[in-house]
Amino acid sequence: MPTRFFDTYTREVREFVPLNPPNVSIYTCGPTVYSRAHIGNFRAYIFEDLLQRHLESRGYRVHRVMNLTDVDDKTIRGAREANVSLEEYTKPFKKAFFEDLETLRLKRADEFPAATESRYIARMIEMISQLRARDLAYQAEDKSVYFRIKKFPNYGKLAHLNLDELRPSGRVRTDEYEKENIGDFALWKAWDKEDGEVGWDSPWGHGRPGWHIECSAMATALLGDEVDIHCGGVDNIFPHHEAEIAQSEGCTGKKFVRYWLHCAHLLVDNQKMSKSLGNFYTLPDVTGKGYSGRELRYALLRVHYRVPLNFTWTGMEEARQALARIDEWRQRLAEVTGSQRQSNNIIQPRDDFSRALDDDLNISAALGYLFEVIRQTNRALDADELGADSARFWLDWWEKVNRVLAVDEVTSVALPKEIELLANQRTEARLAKNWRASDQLRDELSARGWDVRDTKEGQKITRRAGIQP
RNA sequence: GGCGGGGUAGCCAAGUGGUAAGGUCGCGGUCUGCAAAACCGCUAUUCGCGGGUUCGAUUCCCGCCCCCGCCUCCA
Repeated sequence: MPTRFFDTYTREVREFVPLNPPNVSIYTCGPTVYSRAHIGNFRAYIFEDLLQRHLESRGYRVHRVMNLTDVDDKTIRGAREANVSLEEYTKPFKKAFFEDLETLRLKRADEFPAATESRYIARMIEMISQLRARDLAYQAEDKSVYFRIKKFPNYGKLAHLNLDELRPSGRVRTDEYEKENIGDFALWKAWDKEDGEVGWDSPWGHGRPGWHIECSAMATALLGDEVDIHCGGVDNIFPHHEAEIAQSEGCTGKKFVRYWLHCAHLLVDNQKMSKSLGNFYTLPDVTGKGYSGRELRYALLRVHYRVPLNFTWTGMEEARQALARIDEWRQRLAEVTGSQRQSNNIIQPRDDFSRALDDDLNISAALGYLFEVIRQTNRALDADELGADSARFWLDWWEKVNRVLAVDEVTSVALPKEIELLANQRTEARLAKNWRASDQLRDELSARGWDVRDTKEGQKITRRAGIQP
């Protein structure tokens, strides 16, 4: 079965055929660095990470770009209020963003272009000039330059909006009287005293780029006129991605994006998680409650990207338990690889994991197969029917699966001195069949955050998830 | 109002025109000195509601209800 994705533009699941296989270009809208990204933002990035990893597992060579929006109304306002330069203001948020990426095990994009980099400002100016030359843009009385949507017949096609029927939502800025059409969007915003030091010279005067043009400029500059996949949250469909199409195709005359993939929102109490509603959590909010990055990663990863996902602490707990199950299974397999045990119960592997992901990233079905494998192999392990060769096979299989999921627990923590002491005491108590002392020591270890399990090979001690060292 | 997404067990969630994957929780069992982990069994006669098509519908068609999002800041 070929890889297939749901394309927002055509509203159908389509076979994925990149322009230049095996190369795949992906452009993903990144964060606006005016505050710390919330976990709803990261749901989108985790989805994009899964997309990239799956494509790579299928042999594609992915070139991915994620932009950083470091100049817009909010960053300018933030800098002004903090009384620092724009650059100083956005720097810590950029840093935090990269830290969060690492915590969530997100593969870094190949490039993270920032809107304020001079080469991209130059590219934006170049594109706006082209659009003006083609009459697709005009400078209004307020000196700002706007895109003339009436001249671009496909405008509205991605969102399936009939522009004549747009209902004013109250968010339309009523002070933009100068525009020819209410739907025309800014390509270049004329300098305003609120902008302070922020601004660049352009053929239309001092000012700054509009939000949409930066993505068109960076995408085409780094990936060419045609991009295989463009991703983002559903809230970016309109107007942002619609505008990107208009700008890019207005300049190049070529189909800008072959596949549009959009991620549904992360909800809190069944409402969209957003900064403006104030109902959001950042990654530190989650890790502060004792959850690890991989637990959050799993919690956000396990639901199909086009389905709204309600974030709950119960969900985090479910993720933790599921991961513990995987960890335990992996550990058991690893132990058997060193044994002389023979296999007499061959479990036939199937390609169901990757095939599920081929089907528009059907992660639930993929995980369903993973847990089926876990149950079957555990059963064989219980029956002493799974040998070293088979264990190695399934560990290899898991490695491939984990290259896509990236949820493996890698660190094994050394026992602290006092824990080791208690553990040794317990071993002795058990040899003496002093169950009372043994149980007391187990309780003691548990109270300190260490779980004890007795096995044929002796007691095993692991740090309980969620306990900070 | 327009355009989308969703409604499947306590919770999360796949899925197919042929009789409901998986995770989590709970209960019972095997194992264990007791636990834990693992495994086994149980937990949706039923897939928002009402019609229709069909031998058969959760799946297709029609109508309706509810939730969420977008409609020019937004992942």
